[in-house]
Amino acid sequence: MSNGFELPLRLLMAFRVLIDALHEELAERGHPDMRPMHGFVLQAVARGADSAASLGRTLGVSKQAAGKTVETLEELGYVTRVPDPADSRRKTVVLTGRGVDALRQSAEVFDELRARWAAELGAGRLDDLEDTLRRMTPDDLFRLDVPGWFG
Amino acid sequence: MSNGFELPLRLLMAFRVLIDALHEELAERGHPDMRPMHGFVLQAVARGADSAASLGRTLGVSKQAAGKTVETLEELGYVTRVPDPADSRRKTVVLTGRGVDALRQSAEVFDELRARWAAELGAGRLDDLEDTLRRMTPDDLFRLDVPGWFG
DNA sequence: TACGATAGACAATGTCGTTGTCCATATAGT
DNA sequence: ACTATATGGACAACGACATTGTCTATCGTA
Repeated sequence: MSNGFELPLRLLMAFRVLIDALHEELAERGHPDMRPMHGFVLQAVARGADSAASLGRTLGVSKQAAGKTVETLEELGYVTRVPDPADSRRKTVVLTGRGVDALRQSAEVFDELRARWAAELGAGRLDDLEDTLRRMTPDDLFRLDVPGWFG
Repeated sequence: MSNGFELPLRLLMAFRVLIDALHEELAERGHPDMRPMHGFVLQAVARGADSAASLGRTLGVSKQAAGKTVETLEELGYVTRVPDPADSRRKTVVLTGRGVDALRQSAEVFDELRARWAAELGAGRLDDLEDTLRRMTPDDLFRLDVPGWFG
């Protein structure tokens, strides 16, 4: 078979392995309704995209779509919207305690998963993997415009 | 920042880098309307999922959804449906010349991209990357149930 | 003060997935 | 051979989630 096919598929599968493991763990830690996309959105909020409009820009979707996503996350208890006293048009999106917990747990699980890979591969090989990937990908790690990209 | 976050994001970004480059190239080679998902479907067809129902099983979606996807691909000229003489319920999905060409071009571009990575990284590092990914992912490379997984 | 840009809500629409139903046809059990 | 069950595909209704367009309120600035 052609060799070139394998690399992208393996990259995607490795990503899936990690994300599936993450959400399996998160479900057992009190976040069974977290979806892969929610993590991206919470990350974006935590990193300063604190309104529907700026969230839309960060995620690469329309502000309407971002607004609905926020609504969903609000119903799940991960964020709230509070009026901005400095700008009465805006409603600032704020992580709830549950939202902060979800992010903290995600970070913990990712660290554990990384440790598992280190144990499996050896720390050197894992570092090599990350170095190699760093060399072949843009520096800006948080391009979160993933939703909808695959289509 | 937590290190664990980086690995999955880099894996996804590396995948995106390759897929974006692929489709940029495909667009210039006569396949501007190919979408990332189409490649997966054509692959599945080429690998024996030659009916709407079996395609649905391979892709992890309902047979109705698979049927609609086939319809789209048919409109784009990548596949046709011919009645199965051995089973008059079935309509066999067949790659058209254009579909075969899309797959062949994809393979070529992937090979070129891999060669580019080899030139950038050195062949040894690229082999290491693939070896490492192989160790951390399931053997069954063609789990094509990607559509809808992210949600 | 007036004007252009921005935030967010609302509505209509499109795409793509789902489930449910239906019919024709294969296949297996008696 | 006959009947029961399973399968393939079409059609319809629906839901999730994105889009664009429009509207109002508000902000920042010339």
